[in-house]
Amino acid sequence: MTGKNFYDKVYEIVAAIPKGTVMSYGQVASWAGNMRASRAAGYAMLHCTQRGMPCHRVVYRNGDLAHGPAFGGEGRQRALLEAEGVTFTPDGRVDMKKHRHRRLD
DNA sequence: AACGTGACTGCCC
DNA sequence: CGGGCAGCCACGT
Repeated sequence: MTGKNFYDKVYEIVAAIPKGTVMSYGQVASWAGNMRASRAAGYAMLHCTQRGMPCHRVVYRNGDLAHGPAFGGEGRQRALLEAEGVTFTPDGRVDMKKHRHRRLD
């Protein structure tokens, strides 16, 4: 059942993201099958909260976090990541250079 | 089956 | 360096 729909696959990938590590929507989409499905990946994250999934580990390609009150608070995601040991840049972005999840890179 | 919307990304100007 | 445009995927109506 792990590899059925792109949507479910994304959940498996997100759930497999190591603590203190982050992934970009495009990266997740790439693992799921198509990097161009970055939008669909983000769409899946939209429902991940109700699934109790660490969707906060998914950020933009540039390390920036989601726009607006997507997590119930603009600083919510950042706080969760910092609590996991993720470092942020003065710009308020995740240090992708150190925390970007790598596997098939 | 079709249209519109959305937590995206890359390329162009 | 910053802003704008187009493309791709999945879901709901």
